[in-house]
Amino acid sequence: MTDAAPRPTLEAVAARAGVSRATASRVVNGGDGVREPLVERVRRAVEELGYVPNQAARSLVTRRHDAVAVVIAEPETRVFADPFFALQLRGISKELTAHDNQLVLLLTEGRDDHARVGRYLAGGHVDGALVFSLHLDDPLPGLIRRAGVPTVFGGRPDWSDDDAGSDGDGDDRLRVRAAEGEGVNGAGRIGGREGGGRPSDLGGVMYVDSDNRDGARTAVRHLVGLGRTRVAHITGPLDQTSAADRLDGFRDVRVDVDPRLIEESDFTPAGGERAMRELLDRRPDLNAVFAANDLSAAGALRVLRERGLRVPEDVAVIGFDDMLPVADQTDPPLTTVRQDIEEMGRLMARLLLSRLDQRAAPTTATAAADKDAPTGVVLPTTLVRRASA
Amino acid sequence: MTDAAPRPTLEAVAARAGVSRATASRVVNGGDGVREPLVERVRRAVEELGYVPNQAARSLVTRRHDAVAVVIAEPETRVFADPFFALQLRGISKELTAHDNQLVLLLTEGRDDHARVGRYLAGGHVDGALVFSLHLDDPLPGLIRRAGVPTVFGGRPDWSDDDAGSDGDGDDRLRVRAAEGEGVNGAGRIGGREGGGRPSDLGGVMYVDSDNRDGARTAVRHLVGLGRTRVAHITGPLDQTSAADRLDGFRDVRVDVDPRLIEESDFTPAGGERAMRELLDRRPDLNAVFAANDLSAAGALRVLRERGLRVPEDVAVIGFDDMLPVADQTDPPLTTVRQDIEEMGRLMARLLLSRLDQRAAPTTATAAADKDAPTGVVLPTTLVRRASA
DNA sequence: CTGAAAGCGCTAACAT
DNA sequence: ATGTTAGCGCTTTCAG
Repeated sequence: MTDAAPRPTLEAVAARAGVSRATASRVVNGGDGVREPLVERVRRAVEELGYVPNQAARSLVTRRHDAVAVVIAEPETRVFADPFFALQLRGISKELTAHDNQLVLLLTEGRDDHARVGRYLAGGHVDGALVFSLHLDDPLPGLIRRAGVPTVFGGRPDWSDDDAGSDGDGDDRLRVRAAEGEGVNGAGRIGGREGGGRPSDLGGVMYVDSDNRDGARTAVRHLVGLGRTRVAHITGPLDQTSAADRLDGFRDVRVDVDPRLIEESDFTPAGGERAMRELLDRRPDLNAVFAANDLSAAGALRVLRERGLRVPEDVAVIGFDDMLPVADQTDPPLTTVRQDIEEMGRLMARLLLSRLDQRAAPTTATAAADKDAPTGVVLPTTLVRRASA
Repeated sequence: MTDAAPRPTLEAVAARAGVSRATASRVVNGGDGVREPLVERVRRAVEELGYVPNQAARSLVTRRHDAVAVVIAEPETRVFADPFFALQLRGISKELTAHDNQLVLLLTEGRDDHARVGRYLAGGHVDGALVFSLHLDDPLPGLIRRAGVPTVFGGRPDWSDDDAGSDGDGDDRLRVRAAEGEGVNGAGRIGGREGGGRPSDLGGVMYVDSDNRDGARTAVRHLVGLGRTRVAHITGPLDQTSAADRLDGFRDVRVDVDPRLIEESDFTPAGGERAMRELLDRRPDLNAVFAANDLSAAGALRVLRERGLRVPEDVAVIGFDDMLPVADQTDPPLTTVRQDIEEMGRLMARLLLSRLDQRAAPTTATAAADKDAPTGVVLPTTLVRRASA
């Protein structure tokens, strides 16, 4: 059995170019401070030998990996029922690639995996992490913060007040409130206090989110603008911040709404059907529905048709997401609130990378900038008008 | 600014346990040939120090990374319009995780990225690769084979097809049933004839695919069994093997079909609409349609309704994929051919991993087994009956 | 069965 | 501006 072809080392390149390893290394890493003729010779040697740096050897000394983990918690299978994560991933990938970083994907499936992910992150195999955690009770965010890895969350994490007595173990809970009450398009405020915990944890918790609340307001205002006075709302699972925020937005516009016009659901088509029936039974006179996502809106549409109600004539319907194989396939096509999911992903990566850069070169200037760095970034949404409202 | 927390090294563990680094290393890597009392002491030291091995240092000497790349070529945006890859990824992730391997995700977006991916793969950063390449003219497969990295393809790559007589239950195409839990060994016969390969290329090209052809046959037979005599077919893009195979399956059952009953399309709903119109114009008397995927079937359904044709009374419709937010949401719900996508992913990973193991320990036994290793594994499909046929 | 020693390929001081 | 010299943390012969 022939041995695998031995890949050329820096040593070989240096020899061929007639320089020292150090010089060869300098050229490979940008070539600053090396005279042109030498640069040229080394470049050629690299070319001829087909040299590729050994990342393991490099990481061993630099302690950088040029790799970031993407952690997707998948408590329910629902996660993959829609292209949501695929799009985020794509945005993330583009940005990471542009900066020569690798994407290590970590999919978690329940409690057992959490330990594994925590270990991996704490193991220093990656420079940072991008984390998607959907539910309130998810232990992942906590675990990850304890791992002391620079992290950006996708979607506003909600670790509001589940843990008192924060003194002691450096367990500093950061409280992040986005646009509570009045804060218009709350580009999340920060409550960053750094406990005496991990010295490696420089800044506050960072996240990127869509402006769910404002999107919801826009949708409901549109309905109201259509002259609809009895607007119902099918919510998502309220232990997810996105669903909670959309409900808040709904309430912002319909301040004293009849509670019977609000029904909690679960972001699924079946859940949407159930909720729609409930709503119809309680308030047969409703003339508009704002569903917290497109999937439940699709379910609602079916029930409406089944009951002989015309959309939008009798009942106007608006969804959320602009999930594409769905929103444009319903009958009638769904008016909905679009969020730029790919851009969210891209932004998450950008945020993390810039943070990593700061860490690499902590000048006084960037150190100051760090303190003022945005902790939450909230992207705008837009209303996409189709036929349902 | 405090320095980053220094993570404990093997040295530290050894010191604390009162042994040499070598012994500590042995314990960390399974502890074979180390006496129980020492094992215990080292284990405790690891625990107390919270030691985690430095993967970079390890890779530097072992030349293993315990990481595999997943390459997804995304020539058109279509790829992410459905949960197909998400499901595969999930299967892959599960299997990889179970074997302590990391998943490095490489998304490509056009020509420029190919070079990058080729370089990365050739750079020896990962132990192997799982590759999804959709189109005939994709240069990726070639690139990758040249990189000399053990690879398993998702979906039959076109160039493994050295077109022998491709009729019937082709003897060139091997059908394999992968029994759940039986591992790779249970799965498969070989279709391998590899031309003189690279020295580093040990075996044949490996891939995992659904039995598209048989699935198509099943679908069409079902239609025929319903008494439909004028069955049309909306194909996918015929430069993808999956679409070509489904067309072959269709033809297997409708041998002398009127060519006007076949219309090439592109796997999209809009394409499905267009194709359906065309078909209806040419053969207004058709009474069944087999669409090459659920998305185009959904488009077809809309056109049928628009023309006042009842489904399934006037025209029976069958799709392919059982893509879930789609197939069960159409009106009427779609009868379709399901492929177990997650299992495909899992199988791909299993295949690659077992190959990597062989390479790591090339005894005469495994070397012999290598020659007989399955080259293509084809998973069965099942018909899911809903209301449309 | 255990320890000592020799690197894996690379970068980063430190010299020159 | 370039070369010299130490390691980074780990596995792995090779002695004992």
